[in-house]
Amino acid sequence: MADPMYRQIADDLRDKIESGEIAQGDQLPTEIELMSQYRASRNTVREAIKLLTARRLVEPRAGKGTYVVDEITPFVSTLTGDPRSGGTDVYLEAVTAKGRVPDNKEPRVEVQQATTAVARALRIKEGSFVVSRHQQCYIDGTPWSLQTSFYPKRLVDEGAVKLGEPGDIEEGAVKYIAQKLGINQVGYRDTIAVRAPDEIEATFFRLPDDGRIPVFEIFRLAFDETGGRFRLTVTVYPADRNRFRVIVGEVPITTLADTDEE
Amino acid sequence: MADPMYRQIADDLRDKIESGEIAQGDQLPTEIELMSQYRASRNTVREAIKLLTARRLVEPRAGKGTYVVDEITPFVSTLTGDPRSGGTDVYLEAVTAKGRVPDNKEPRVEVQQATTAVARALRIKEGSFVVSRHQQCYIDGTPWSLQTSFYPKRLVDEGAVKLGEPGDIEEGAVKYIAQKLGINQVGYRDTIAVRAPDEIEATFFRLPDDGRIPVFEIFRLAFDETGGRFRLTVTVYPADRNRFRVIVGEVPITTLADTDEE
DNA sequence: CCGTATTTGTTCGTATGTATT
DNA sequence: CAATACATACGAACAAATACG
Repeated sequence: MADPMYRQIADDLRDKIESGEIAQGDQLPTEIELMSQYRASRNTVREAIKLLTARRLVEPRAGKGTYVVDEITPFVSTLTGDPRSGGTDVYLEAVTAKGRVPDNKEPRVEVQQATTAVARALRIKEGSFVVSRHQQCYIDGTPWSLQTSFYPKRLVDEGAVKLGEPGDIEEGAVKYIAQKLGINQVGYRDTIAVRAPDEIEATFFRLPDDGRIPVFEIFRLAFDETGGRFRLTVTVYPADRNRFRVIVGEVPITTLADTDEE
Repeated sequence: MADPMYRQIADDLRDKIESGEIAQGDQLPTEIELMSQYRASRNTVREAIKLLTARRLVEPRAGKGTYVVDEITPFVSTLTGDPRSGGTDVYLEAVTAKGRVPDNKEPRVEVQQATTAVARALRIKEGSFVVSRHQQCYIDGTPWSLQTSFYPKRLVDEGAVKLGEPGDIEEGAVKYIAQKLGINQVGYRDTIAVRAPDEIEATFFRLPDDGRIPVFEIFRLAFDETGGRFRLTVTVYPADRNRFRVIVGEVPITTLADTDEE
């Protein structure tokens, strides 16, 4: 059995895009034009375009036309860094190195009851209190990541009061905790997942809210010398403009313009 | 301005799913039933279901009904390992540790001309020859990853003949190269990206071919003592059933049933 | 700023095909 | 084979966004 017509149309258009016959940024023929080109109804043509849209090959703009999407040069962040420093530092390094301008909003700080997941990660009882520090990060003015760090409230009670207060912690949260409480970060563990964005994320990153562009969700769990878990940071990045890098062993320093790989 | 009707219907159904009113694995009301429930036409109801399908909340099955998808317990692989051993070894460790049964097909070996991307990664001239070793990996009988390693053909010419021949390399390719050529791996660098699967990948992983389930693409570039690049491994995993882990510094060994995080 | 033409977005009705039970 | 449910396809109308004179 032959493929349905809308699929054949989509395949044909995909070929034309991938062969360069229709270049990046170009406008596709209008729906009316495609109707006569393929002798199909408008709805059928639109089904084909929906397939291409889902694959992120084209992007329809109401009132203007449907355009072939430009390839995005992704931003690369390195996950392996100094086991003793916090996540945000790593992010700043990586960003400034490329000559881009990072901009972090003031964190929103709340005391919450730990959800099942947060409690399990931090090895505390579900429903016990945690401090949540939520932050929006921009690069060159465009929204780049949403980050939420969870600390057991115990840390605040024991002297790290700044954790529970709004405002940046100049010296960095990890160093601050080390100074106040003598809790030293000796390592961390990241877990990388991909999922559809929720409504808030879609709005912030200006992603389509149909979930066709996924987000990276990176859980960073920090450990102290005793193996205790004193921080969980969850960071969300749009998957279309981000890549992550892991370096193990002796690897030469990456030079600029090192846009490797396929 | 109100949302369009199909979006309202989708939101309402999403609420019912996320609140548990319609449980995982349950069948949604049929399109006919939804038509009367929401006083909408069949096409409008179907638009709503398409949105939920794109978000991977439901899955329509022709002739049966539309079902709420079951949550998948993801498989977690660790990217940080011994800087001196090859990628496949890491994969095997991680898999067998969980009591699952890995199964690697015999590699398909070809000599190809390096594409722009492969050439740039391996620091060789575009169009020069590389050996490509492509392998399909299964876990418990289900397709799990597609892996392709690229080696400069030079390595074969200089004595590592097994690289260019079909069949597994018992001792592992990294150790084999070290023995034959004295090229020792001292580190590697992974780059993690996410994209829509191509047709071959969609077929192998049994993913829908509309690209709504993305794949992880992990580039592992291996370095020797002189900083030379002697291998590029590209591995593709379906993003709906995989997570990756990065460990930095001193982190306690993860116990079983350690399904952390949100 | 207004009006008009163009283009995509939403919604309906209808008919027929295909998969499952 | 028949009933049910989703898949494909067509035609039509109006709405909303955009561009342009």
